[in-house]
Amino acid sequence: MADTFYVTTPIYYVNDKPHIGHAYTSMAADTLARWHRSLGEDVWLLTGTDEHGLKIEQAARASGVTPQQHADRYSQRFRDLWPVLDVAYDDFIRTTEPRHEQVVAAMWERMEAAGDIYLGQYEGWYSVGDEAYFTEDELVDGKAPSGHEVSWVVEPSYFFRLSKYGPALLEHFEKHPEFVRPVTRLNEIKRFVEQGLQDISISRTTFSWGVQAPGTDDHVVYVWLDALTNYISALGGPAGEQYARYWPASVHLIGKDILRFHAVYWPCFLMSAGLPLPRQVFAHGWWTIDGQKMSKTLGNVVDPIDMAQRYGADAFRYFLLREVTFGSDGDFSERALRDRINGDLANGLGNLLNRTLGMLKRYRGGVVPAPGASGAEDEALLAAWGTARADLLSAMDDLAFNKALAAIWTLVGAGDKYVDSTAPWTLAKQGADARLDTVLYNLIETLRVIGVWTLAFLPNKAADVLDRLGVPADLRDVPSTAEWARLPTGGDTTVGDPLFPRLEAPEASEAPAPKKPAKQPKAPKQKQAQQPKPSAKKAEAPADGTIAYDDFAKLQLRVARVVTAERHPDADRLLKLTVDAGEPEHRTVCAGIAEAYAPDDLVGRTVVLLANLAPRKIRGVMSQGMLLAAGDGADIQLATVPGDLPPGTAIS
RNA sequence: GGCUUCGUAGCUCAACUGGUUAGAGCGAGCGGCUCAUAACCGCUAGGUUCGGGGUUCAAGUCCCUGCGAAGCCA
Repeated sequence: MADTFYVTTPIYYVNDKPHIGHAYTSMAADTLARWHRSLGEDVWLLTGTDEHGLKIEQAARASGVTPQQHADRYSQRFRDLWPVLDVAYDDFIRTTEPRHEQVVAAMWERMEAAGDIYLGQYEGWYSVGDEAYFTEDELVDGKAPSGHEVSWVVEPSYFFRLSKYGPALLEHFEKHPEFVRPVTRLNEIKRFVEQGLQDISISRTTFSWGVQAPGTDDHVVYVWLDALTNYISALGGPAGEQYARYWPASVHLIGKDILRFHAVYWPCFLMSAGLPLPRQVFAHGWWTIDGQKMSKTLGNVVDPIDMAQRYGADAFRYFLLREVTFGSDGDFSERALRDRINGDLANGLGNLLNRTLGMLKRYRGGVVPAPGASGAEDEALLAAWGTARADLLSAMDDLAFNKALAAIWTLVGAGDKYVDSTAPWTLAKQGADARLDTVLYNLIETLRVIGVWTLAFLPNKAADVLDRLGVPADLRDVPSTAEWARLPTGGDTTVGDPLFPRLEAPEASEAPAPKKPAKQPKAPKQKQAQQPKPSAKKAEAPADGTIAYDDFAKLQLRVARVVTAERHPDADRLLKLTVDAGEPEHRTVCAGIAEAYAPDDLVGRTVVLLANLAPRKIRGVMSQGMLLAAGDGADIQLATVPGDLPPGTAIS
């Protein structure tokens, strides 16, 4: 029987709007699930929504619907999100489902049977206006933070003997130091438990939207006891078949804000109920946005659907898992995202695929050739494969997604180096057919291995890679990459469009991304006027690609006259021109027209210059603008204007 | 206030239980190549490892202290 792997996300609170944090946890969980599935394990991925509690009751009342209607509506938002992000869960649990409520009641009864539940009194500062309790230090000038009056209220409540389980929990930490990850979180929790645990209230009578506590008629089960139980209720509870198969969970993935509930309350509840504890609770960090805390008031909340639509779910996921250590906090910015996409995905993986398939098509008609004898370059490539594989496997065991991806990308780098050192184009010219076959085969196999390894991270793009390579279904799992040269020869491949097109910086002004807003000495009277806010992206192009006139008006097109022209010293396809655009100084412009125009033919011509393009160094030559032209390669035609307009004339 | 982490090249981060010239990616500079998505490959960048003190044959890596940052304390 295959090993089982049961991974959970938290159940998300239905009042929340899905944001980057939810997406992060779930994408990580999905990646882990795909990885273990690829290893051949029997995997179960659970997610869901948390739908009980006073706040839900209040929110529903405020919008004039029943709590259930409210929960239905908002639960659906999460259910709709996951397919967009390729989160393929096996079950979606809702705390308002009967299958869940039954198990909550069963948990209560087990804990009660263990003698761990007793009736007591819950007391604290209660605000009628907020319908909530506050602790002494939460009070502001003796009032609730909202400003409402508070009074000392006592209500009957059932308590759980949490205090009884402190020693057992500490012992569990000793025996299973991997129970809480990362270690710094384990330390925090240990200290907390060592201080001594107090019994906790597990029922309320001040609201009714929840699971009724067994044996009572006006007590509702405390929301955390209710919510945490989802991890077993979704399996059918202690008597369920799925429970027998998957419990205890391999890992609960959570955000660090809910660590205590998962690392203290939940294991104690389980101990009381006589049930095994999950193997691990892994708390990941938070994302800041452009260096700032995410908050509604700042308006910098990152919408995962927006990111998936604009950059692709694969790239978004890649970034989140590659950028920071899982467990630490990280900073999200679109600039960093673009850098990752361009550097790792486009220039790295995408380009390696593109150049390999291009050569295979050109030299071998796209058919996978049979490899021959190995040389030194091949040994280096295979060594890189072996190292990457070992690093990858251990990183995934530790949930070190960033290390795992770094390991995979060392193989991408090794592939590029292999191309460089074997120079297939030279082999082709020399007619070294056997060697060329070997090189091309090894490249294809390298990409197959990379494709398989990245399936868990880039579900769509990696499948695309494997499809283009013509990899059969049985060579798409991780074990199939433990041995080199598994891919059969003779298969057809498809080149296709670039896997990840390069992204250009959307606005030149944003490109250098000044760290501190005010560093250039500016004229004081300008008062730092309109700092271009990255979030002010209202002028996004609509889906059909039409743009507003204002967008067009940003382009400064001018008539220009070619003054000098010469071949670019370092690029076969480029010409280096100087043009007169009606300005005091002539401008230098690089243009990719060397295959269509001889330098001498251009001097004196009238052309169209995009004058306000950000200057850019191209192969060592600073280009201050761009000439408009139609076509490409040898069939390119420069755009021009008839008549005798003077240089500098604006075109609009 | 107590406890726990952390402060390493311009940026983001590595360096297992203390041990050869402190590493990688990005950025920058120089060179190479032309199969490729202005891509790719190579070389270079010489950073008082936050400051100070100590232990040791040897410290980024342990101890003390100052400064700074983050997290936990129901």
